[in-house]
Amino acid sequence: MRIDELDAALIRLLTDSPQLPVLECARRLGVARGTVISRLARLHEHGVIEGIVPRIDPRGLGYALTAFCQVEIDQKVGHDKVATALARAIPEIVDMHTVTGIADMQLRVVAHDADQLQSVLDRIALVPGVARTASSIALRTHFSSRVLPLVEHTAGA
Amino acid sequence: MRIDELDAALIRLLTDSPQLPVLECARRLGVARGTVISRLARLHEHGVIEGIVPRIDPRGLGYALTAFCQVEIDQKVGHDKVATALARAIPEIVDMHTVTGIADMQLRVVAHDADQLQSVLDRIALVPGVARTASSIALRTHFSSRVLPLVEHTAGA
DNA sequence: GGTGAAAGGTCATTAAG
DNA sequence: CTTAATGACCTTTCACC
Repeated sequence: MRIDELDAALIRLLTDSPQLPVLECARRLGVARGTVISRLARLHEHGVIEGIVPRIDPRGLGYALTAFCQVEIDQKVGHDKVATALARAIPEIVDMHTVTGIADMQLRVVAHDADQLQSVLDRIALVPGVARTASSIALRTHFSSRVLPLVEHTAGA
Repeated sequence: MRIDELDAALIRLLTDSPQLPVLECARRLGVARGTVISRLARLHEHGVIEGIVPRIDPRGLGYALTAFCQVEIDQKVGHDKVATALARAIPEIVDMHTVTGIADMQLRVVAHDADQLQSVLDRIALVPGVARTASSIALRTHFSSRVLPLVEHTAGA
């Protein structure tokens, strides 16, 4: 989908103040209410804006540690079966991707501390079909799910 | 922070229907409005709920490809400098972490197609201080930012 | 631009641990 | 005695006409 500067400005505005009323958006952007409504409808329709959702921070629950885990999978078992089993068994997995390369899956996991992280990794290794894991701890998260620069870059093109 | 089943149910409810009025939340949970308000205030205060934000899907903008990129950094330049430069120069980077292990940084990038992904990786490699990169393409994203199981697991404990 | 309606925040009261 | 939930009131603001 093609977006312009107005769309980008609207997304930026909603990112800053998510529950801003339509009227206020229109006022700040200097356009009519109907314009904002139709733009929002288009953005929703094309899946650019999935929805307005509450952002939950695992750190608020005490999960201070983030780690990435590359998982090698026993070829005979199959990705989907392992993926389903992992998703069920390990609530600490927050991201799960099937990837190309040496590893078969890439996970992002959280834990309260180093001890509990070890326990999480142990549980992952115990899931049937998991052949091997390699992990690295996130020392610092510079940003996550950063899309604004992308939106503005796309609008500028 | 310690949360109970009511907190977990509230988070689940808001995740399903993010813009549900407090009154409706209270009705469905079988508690008073004031209770919901005070619980929400506590969750906000402790950083469990960061805020209600619009969820933007890069795929809606045509970014169909996701890739992970491990970056090795020239030790003499320093992480922060490289991180800042990368963040500025490459809008296609959506996640950026400093990690332990062989690589120094772990990135998640998006692109329209394989060609453009190559261009993104090239631009990353050209950033001063970036010594080497290794990347893998996400063939499938099973889920991302999945926190509900974590919340319920925490509440149950 | 006016009107109806509903949301959110605050408060005192009351029950429970 | 402390903590938390309850139900009602009030003010403000949005969506609709």
